[in-house]
Amino acid sequence: MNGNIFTKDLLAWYDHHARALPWRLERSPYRTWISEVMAQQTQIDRVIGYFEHWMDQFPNIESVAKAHEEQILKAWEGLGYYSRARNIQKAAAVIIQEYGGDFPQTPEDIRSLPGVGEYTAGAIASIAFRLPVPAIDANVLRVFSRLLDIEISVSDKAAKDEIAKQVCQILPEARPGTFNQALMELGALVCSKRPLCENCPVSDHCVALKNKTVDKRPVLSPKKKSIQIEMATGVLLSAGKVLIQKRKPDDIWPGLWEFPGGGIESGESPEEALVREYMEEVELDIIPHEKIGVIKYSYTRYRVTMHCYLCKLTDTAPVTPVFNEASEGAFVLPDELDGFAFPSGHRRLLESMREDVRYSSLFSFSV
DNA sequence: TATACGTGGAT
DNA sequence: TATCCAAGTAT
Repeated sequence: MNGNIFTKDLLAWYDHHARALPWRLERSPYRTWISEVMAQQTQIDRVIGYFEHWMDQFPNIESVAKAHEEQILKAWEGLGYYSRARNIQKAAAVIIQEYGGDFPQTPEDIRSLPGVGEYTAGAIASIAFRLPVPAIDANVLRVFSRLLDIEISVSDKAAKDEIAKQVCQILPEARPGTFNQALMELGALVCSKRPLCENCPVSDHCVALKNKTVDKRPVLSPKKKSIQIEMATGVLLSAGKVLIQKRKPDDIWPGLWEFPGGGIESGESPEEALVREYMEEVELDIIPHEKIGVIKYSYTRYRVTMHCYLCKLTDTAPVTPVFNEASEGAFVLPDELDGFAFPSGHRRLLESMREDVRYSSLFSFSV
């Protein structure tokens, strides 16, 4: 591959087609860092709103370090992979304590920050500090799997090593950050899952195009089967308030809030499961009073069907919950629920209640 | 090296 | 409706 021509064509294309993303309009190491972590394992269009809100709320590293974890998680609510948000806060503390508040400037120091791996370190170093290091993400792997017509899985280390070697060989000293972004942008806009080869500025260099194997690249590893689970969740309404609890560390969604409930065991009805779960989790005797609806959502490899009920306490029941499966919990006013960070399924349950004429009067600002 | 960790748009 | 999979990291 002639790296000079490749780079010239790629950068000319990028200069013309790059999206005007908010973190590109005003650059700083801090903004680059946050945008890169937010963009991990998701699509750029979903990040933009979160990024702008984050910068309004946390305009600098110090404001992140000083924030409560609740605020951090609330700002991240819906983005998923919440350890990223907690790691940002851990890293902010490291930057304040170890680097006097100045973002570290070598690839090794950047890489040592919590939540910053090989890709993100390369992205920050090249984009924010103009250091000539690669930033190889899923886009770049896809682009090079086609450019080089790589026949083995791109998750194979040998494939990654070969791609890294090629990227390093053509990485320009002058504009490494722009070059890395251009490769990713090409992967996102042109060399995507269904590629638009007629629009590709570097198609002359593409071996897969020549070999007519573009739609066979990249070769991906076989994926694991998803697991279907049925759950029952209850919104317990008592004296105008609803019960929520905060998930424990070392489980899925640590630190996020939820309505109590759990998995439906074989032979159980959703209502029976809910009564059992409420007794186990919060030691309250409840009655599933009315079915709110069914919400389907997924997380990691699980596909959840969540049966949702409005619940009441039985007459004789004690009214003080004991939180056996949560770090804390509380009865709160429905209007206060927006201040808590929920996993998406529970957030959608809340929104479905707000839009339901049976429950909208519980909220001051109903749709 | 394999697995856990979320989510929603595209197909 | 079901499956894929996207600007990855930690363990």
